Amino acid sequence: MEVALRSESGADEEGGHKEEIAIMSKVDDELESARAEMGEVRVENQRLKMYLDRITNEYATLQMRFQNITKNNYDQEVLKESELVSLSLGRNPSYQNKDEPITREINRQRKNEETEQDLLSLGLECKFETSSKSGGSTTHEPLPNSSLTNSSEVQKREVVGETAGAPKALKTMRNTADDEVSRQEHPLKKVRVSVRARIDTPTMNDGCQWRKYGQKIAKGNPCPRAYYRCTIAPLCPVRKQVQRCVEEMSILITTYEGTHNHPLPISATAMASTTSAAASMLLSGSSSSQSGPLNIPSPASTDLHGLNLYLSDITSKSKQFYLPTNSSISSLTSIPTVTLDLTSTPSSSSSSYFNRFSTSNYPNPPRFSPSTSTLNFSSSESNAMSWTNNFLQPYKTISLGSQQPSYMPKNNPFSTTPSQHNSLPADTIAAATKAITADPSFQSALAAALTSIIGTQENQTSYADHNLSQKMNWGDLFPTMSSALLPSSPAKVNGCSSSFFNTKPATNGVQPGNFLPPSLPFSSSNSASAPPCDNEDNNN
DNA sequence: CGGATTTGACCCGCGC
DNA sequence: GCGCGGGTCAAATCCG
Repeated sequence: MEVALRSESGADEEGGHKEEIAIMSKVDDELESARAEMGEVRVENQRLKMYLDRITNEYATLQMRFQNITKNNYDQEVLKESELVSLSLGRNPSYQNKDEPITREINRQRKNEETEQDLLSLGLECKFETSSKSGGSTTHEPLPNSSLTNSSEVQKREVVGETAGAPKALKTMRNTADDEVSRQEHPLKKVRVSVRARIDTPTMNDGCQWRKYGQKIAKGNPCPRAYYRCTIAPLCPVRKQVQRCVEEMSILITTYEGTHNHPLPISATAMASTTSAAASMLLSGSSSSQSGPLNIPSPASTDLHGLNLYLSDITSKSKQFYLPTNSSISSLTSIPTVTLDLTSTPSSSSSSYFNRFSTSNYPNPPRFSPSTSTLNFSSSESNAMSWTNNFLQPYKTISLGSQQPSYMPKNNPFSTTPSQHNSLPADTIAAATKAITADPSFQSALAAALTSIIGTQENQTSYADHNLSQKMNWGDLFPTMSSALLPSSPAKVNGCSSSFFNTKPATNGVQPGNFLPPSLPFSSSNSASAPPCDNEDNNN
């Protein structure tokens, strides 16, 4: 007070200085605290970096392990040149030229290339042996990158053949397309995979982008059958048919046909891998049917811990009774069809893994057709829905979290119905896939069952044992693998998938497990020198 | 307005 | 050869 009265003017200046000093010191304090804060943040940042490095290293390690394993499968697949049919996932089919000598190193390099290119092609790739193995062009796959800039109609026509410069086909020539070519030249190598699932929505959300191009009332079923074409890539020959089951309207039957020749959205790989696995099973048996009867008992049934597996002789000309309408695809009865039954059924699946060749265990005996194969993913105690509960969540993390926006359908028909994303269809597929990929019991059981069904008398035990041992490895790997592979590296997923899906059924051997990375342990690791199914060869 | 769907017509294979 | 049935096309229509 007094000081202030002494000199007003001086007091002002002095006070100003004091204020300034106070402010300065305050700023200093703030600066100091800010620095301290920055220091903490830096430390935190360092710590996070360390975490990141550690995670990256772990990821790299896991990736290496995974690639080592898949490489083995890939190598063996490449060496099996006598195969007629292969299935590919996550791999550009054009890589399947088998003429060039392939060393492990090359394979590794290729694998890396594929990974880098983020290729994810998946499908039921059919290879035919009509010509010599040379040429490697026995696939009818159009080159993925060809003519992508043409008009859609032209592209449709040019799908017709491998002749890239093929003129526009006339309307009458439309069936010279991939379908017809393969149908006429390789009638037995075209495979359809039919999926039965309880779905409320019009279509099944399988992650792919489809365009409806037709609808028909098929005989015997008042429900119209819708025809869809894959539109992710203009040249993709994959088609699917969707039809309600006449016996039970809640069941939707989706039949897939053809091979995707383009990258797939991750979310679509679940369905594709499932169907591929199923088709591979069929093909693994059908490849021997060209010149003789299948080893597969007709019909054969296996109950795998709820996985009811039906295999049958596709050479049968009888109508297909499995599908709700006896003739739903009767015009093409020569096309082998494998059915994945994801519906819950009053399955009699017992605790036994192998009710082998038992016809009494058919959930739907009257519907079974000798010309079809059925994979029943229903369970006695838990139907597909409960599978969903068990397996979908991790799957969703996988498929959706790593989804590539660029691949996602802009007008996904499945997305038009809000409930579909949460509905069970995709879940069901995912559940089926996941179940296969996750459950060691399935893996070992399926491996053993398939081995036995196909008639592998020789090496059967060792094969199963081997798979079992691999299962253990996968079981160890998978939990971390799945997370490591996911969101940050879809390419890795693709790359990893490739070797699995490219693993052809060895010498007609049964290796469907290879199609479901990274979980199915049924690898092709069975040495080429000891094919699991010699009987098949004998039939050929 | 562009893309997707609808729907009648057409083509083709198969059985008789 | 004819009819049937599945599959596809493509113009018309719908829809966001």
